Amino acid sequence: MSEQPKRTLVTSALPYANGPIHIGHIAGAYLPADLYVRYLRLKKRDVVWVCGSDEHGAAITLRARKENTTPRAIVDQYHEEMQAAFAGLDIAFDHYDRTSSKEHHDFAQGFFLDLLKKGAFTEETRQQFYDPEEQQFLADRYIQGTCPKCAHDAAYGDQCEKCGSALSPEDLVNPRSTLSGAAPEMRETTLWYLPMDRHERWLREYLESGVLDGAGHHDPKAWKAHVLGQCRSWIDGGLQSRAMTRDLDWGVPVPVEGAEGKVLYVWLDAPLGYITATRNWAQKNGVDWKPYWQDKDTQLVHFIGKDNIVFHCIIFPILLKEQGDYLLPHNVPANEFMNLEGDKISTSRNWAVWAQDYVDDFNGRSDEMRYVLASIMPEQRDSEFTWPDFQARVNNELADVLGNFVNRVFVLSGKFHDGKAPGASGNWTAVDQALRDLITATPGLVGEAIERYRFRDALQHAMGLVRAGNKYLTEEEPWKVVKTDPDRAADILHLALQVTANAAIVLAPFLPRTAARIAAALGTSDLPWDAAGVALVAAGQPLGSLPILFEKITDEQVAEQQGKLGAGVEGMRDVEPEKAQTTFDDFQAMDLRVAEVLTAEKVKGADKLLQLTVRTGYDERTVVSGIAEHFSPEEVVGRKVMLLANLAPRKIRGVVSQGMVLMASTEDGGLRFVTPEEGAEPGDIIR
RNA sequence: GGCGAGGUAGCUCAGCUGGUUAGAGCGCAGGAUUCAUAAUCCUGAGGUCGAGAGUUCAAGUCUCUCUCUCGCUACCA
Repeated sequence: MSEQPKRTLVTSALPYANGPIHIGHIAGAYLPADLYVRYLRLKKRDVVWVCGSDEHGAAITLRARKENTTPRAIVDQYHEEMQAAFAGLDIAFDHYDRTSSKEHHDFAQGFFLDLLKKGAFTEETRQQFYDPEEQQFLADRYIQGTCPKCAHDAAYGDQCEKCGSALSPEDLVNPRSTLSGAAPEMRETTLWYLPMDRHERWLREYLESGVLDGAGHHDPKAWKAHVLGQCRSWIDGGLQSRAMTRDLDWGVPVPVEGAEGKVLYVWLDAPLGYITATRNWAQKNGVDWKPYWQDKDTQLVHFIGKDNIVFHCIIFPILLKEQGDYLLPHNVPANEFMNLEGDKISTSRNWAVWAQDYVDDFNGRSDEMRYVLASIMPEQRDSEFTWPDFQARVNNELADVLGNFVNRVFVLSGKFHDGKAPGASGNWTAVDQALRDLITATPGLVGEAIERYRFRDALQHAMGLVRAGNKYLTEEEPWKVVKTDPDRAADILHLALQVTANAAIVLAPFLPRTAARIAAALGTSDLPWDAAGVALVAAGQPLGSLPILFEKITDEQVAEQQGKLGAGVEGMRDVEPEKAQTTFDDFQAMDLRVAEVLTAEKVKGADKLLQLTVRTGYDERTVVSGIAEHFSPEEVVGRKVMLLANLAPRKIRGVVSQGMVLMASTEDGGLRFVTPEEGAEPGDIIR
């Protein structure tokens, strides 16, 4: 890639249309892209930024079923809501698309067929049970039937829990679907896999050296350490084949004869959405989309969160290279995660600041949130958002430093120069010249940082100009000088106005609304980045009125926002749907007992496992339990527990487990023992 | 358990290929000032750079061990 690409295509991770957007999303993949793109637009570069809703997948169908609605209704809802939230924070995509569109389906299918023709996939065909009522293939555990060995009538497709036999679904006598209860049919199914191990060699070269097809492609040093580290980790660990299709009914249908009920897996579906979105953008604007994805002089940049690195740096590049017509990413400046008030953001616990809530509660104050998120963006490591910090940054930096500076300049101009920009004598002092130099240098400093994806740095540089302006006014004291030397006072204010106008330019990506208001009041609206300089505000320019730019955030507002965190989750839990109906006989088949833990120790080589010895009242036995991350061995010794005693023995990490200790898994991902009331003794039967 | 990324002033974070007294913003203390949203400006106090060992004339910056956090991954009947 040359120093200056002819054009740039920017993408932001497609948000999953299964829930609203929160500030973690914004800070991760949308705000940085927005800053980058706004800057490039001001630089008058050729840039297109696309995004869209990721609308397919099992989570959406499951949710639809649970809420007794359709997948279409769910994605329609979130497609609208997410766009409103983005707009409220002035996240300004060139085009926001969706993967459920006809155009995307057509394109993704064509892409799949291209890959198929080129032999990019391996096919694996096998017999699998199919539920004719639910019209879908059934995973092994969704099939029950009679065990061929012990005649237990509720054996699962992978194992009989009574006699412990490992089974295949087709071994079952009288199989039935646990989804509908219907008798499943045997159908042949073909899955397409992407054998990624074939691609290790060139991938390594592409990632480590920035070399693709023997030619320099990008500068690997420009990539973030954690991005390259994670890719290296994957490649070193050996790349596995990944299924590129799924037996589902909500997605892009696999365009192959006999592949009914199959869709493209999200690994293939979602990233192709970037291309579809670009095509739709181009059509809307009457231009050719191809250069943006196919011309060697185009730079491709993916903005994502760290959970998406492998996806964008390994799998998608493999697909693109196999197909052959498309560019591979030149950088993937993934951000880390943003925590919230001491805890990680959690949708299910409502531990989040929802973008739409912020927009509703702080009407018209999107710049404040943009500023704070840009200040604490998790560029190199996880960062943390707190409301008191939000308050401090808005009050001490935006209001006191920026807002007050602009206000000082306007008030001084109004008082001493009749609301018009004073002209300059041209007799600059050393102090003046230093400030003029800073004005000249700042756009370059900010721009360079942005181009290196160092947005916090960039913001610091931009604010540095404003700080210098405050210092200049305080030290030059034009309100005093005006009494003795009006011409000198005019020079000072003239320069202060230039600072203000330049600040409006370099802050424009971060604070688009505020920058526009300042520029409008100075008569310097819509200037490109490169117009920045020491003579923006002409002598005699009437200065518009400018109200207070930033209101302070009150302690009450902070408390109110903090009070919202985690609220309202009771009674509306995001629970798993209830399982299919069972029978009393099935329940009777389980032997539940009170037991007491006698000893406990960690299983070596496993983080989550404890090896327990339990007393059942009639024997002592070993049970392996996946609770080590939640309980230390000392904590569990002596406890009375609920034991599934007649569970088939199974070897786990080399230890034979004879039974299962039952636990309640809590909403926050924790575990709790199900402890019998005082008086229950080991061996007591639970029924 | 394996792999990756981190652990730097009270807080949020920078510190590139090892090199003079370790930085920024905010907060804090003292001072200046009043054009301005009790705003601004100056000065200062704060850090054994997670712990320990090693390489080097010289180490947040390289090596090893340990520890904690986050992520991916295996085990979780």
